[in-house]
Amino acid sequence: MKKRLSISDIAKNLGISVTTVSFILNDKAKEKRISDALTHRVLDYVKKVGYKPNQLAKSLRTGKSKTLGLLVEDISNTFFANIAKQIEQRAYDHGYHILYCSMNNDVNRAKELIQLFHDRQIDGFIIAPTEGLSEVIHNLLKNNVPIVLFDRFIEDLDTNYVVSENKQAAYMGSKYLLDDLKATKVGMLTINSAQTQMRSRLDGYMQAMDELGRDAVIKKIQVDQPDEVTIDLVRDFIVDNKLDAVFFATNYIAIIGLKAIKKYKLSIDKIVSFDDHAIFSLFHTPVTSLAQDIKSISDHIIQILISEINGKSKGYQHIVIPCELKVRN
Amino acid sequence: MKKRLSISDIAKNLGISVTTVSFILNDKAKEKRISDALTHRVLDYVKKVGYKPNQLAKSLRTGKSKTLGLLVEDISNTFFANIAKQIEQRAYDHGYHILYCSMNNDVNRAKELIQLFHDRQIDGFIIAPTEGLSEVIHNLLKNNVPIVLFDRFIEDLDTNYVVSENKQAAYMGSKYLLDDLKATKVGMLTINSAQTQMRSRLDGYMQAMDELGRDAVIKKIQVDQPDEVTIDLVRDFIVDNKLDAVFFATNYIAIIGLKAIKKYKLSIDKIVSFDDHAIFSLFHTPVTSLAQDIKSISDHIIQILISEINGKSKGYQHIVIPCELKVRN
DNA sequence: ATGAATAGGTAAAACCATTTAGCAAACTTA
DNA sequence: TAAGTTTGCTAAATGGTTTTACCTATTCAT
Repeated sequence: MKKRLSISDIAKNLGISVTTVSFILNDKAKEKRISDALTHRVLDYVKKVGYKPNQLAKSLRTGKSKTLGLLVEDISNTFFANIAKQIEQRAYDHGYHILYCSMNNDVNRAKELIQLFHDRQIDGFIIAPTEGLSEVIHNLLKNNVPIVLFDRFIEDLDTNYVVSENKQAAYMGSKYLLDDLKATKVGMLTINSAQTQMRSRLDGYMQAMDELGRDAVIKKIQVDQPDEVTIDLVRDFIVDNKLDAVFFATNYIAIIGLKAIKKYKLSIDKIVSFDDHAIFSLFHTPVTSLAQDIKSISDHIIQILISEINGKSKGYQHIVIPCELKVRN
Repeated sequence: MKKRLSISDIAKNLGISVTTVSFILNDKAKEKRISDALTHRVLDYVKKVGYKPNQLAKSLRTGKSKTLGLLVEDISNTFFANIAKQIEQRAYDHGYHILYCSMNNDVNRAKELIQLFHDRQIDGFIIAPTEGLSEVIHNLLKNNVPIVLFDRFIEDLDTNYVVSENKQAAYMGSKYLLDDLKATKVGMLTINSAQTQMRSRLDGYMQAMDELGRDAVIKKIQVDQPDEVTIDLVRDFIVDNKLDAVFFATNYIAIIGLKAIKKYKLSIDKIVSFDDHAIFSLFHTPVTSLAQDIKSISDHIIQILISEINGKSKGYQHIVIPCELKVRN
């Protein structure tokens, strides 16, 4: 129940000034010509009594909160959860904490949260941007707030981003179905979204189909409808088009797709999905995946953000990370 | 690039004192006898210029950061990720933010993080405690820091916790295998951990076996070994003991177990697992699960924590939430 | 008419750190 | 020895709030 020590308690107890203690604790003893003897005396005492500076006061004075905001659509999605884990780890190594939140496809909530985070003097933002966030992100940029977008970017917004090599990966996955598995009719299942990563994946699929002169067969599903409805739509899509192969554009869709395949005992056995998932090696017909390099993505995000916070950035960076085709049989 | 407005800017621009503005903004206008006219003038102006109080300064002054710390073993685990999502949502509804981190089975890191969070004036902790954290949590309690443990608790630590009805659920799952599926030999696969939830699940299984006079067959696997090793151990366990049913104590183990079943084409088809997972309905022999009530767990956690922060708690609460048996065929 | 009560506000301290500007003593240099 | 430099340290301002204590002018009761 004893009150926390403040820097002035330390100073008082040692009979010196607060300034001196502050200098010493911030590694400015040499620079500010504090004697070695006093430096050690302070350091020893601080360690002995276990004094820790009040981060709030520090942040208030310096304007740096040593906290980053992570905004994703849904933290319970395995991709985002894994990103979150890596990011948190790396941020911590740099002395930063992560405030996170799920936007849950709610633009207003997202805007409010960004404002809220900004009010909290967050040092930088890591955002998987949803449609409709363009304006509020633009505002942040105008205020010189460090930002890194990931997973997708926003076309008319000039800023840092780290994304996967979506088009190339989708092309690779499609070619795998066509060339290696000799698929005759490959359907693409994606979501009804204009986000860049989705468009790129579509582009990669299209390119592969075009090269071989195959017809593209595409279904865009809506994320807000009940799974049961989507499951039936997927069955119709596969059956009506006589598909012998499918390409799922995200693991979220893939899981629904697999449910349809299982429920209606569809005999399709050439399957590729974006994003890896534990299910893919356990399903009765294994699913080949295009795994995003989560470690590398997280590394780049943090590195870019920290260097921008420290004013060491050299213009906006656009990082594109290759995916790995994980072939399963 | 314009500097943020502060409360004193507002006061100056309106020709009144900072105190008055503060009172009005904190809903104390009536109590402090500020005239309605002035109150509205201030409120209108504040809205017009979009002034937002600096949360750091506020926190520094009040000692409340409106931030909660969430400490889990691994945020990329679906159970924890789902809890995190719910918690974050509910915390937000009460005006709180979540600082989270994964402890990754590293006691020292965990201790350091708790200290770090405490230094940041976190208002309360939500912890899925690992072994070895007893002491540091005890210290927090001594300092009157509000804490809610979840998923498991620590025996010798008197504090709030919210856990699932593990023993009863495990009993129910075991009975389902024995009575409904007529299993003759049911093995229990769990992890090498003394955590309370694991012990309770074991107890529930044991009770069911005891009641029918069956022999308990238990294997504890180590979480730190490579999956391949564990997979082979699981096969040996199932084959050597001629099991026709298994009970997986967590979804983490279940996934490894399913990999073993698939890899070695084991013909076991009576399977129950704690925790639900998308895989369970998609595996070739569906897995019945004991789903934890994540919404209810999160609700209770936040409600207890907030009421303790507000000094409205009536002694430590021990909440035990029932699980749902999700039968699959 | 007088003292008390109330209405409507404000000045200044406090929260806890960082940082700028500067002071006194000791030491150099010419 | 006078002037300049270095050493070693500190007072006070600053960041943006909340909160305590108090002040003045008006209203009310007697």
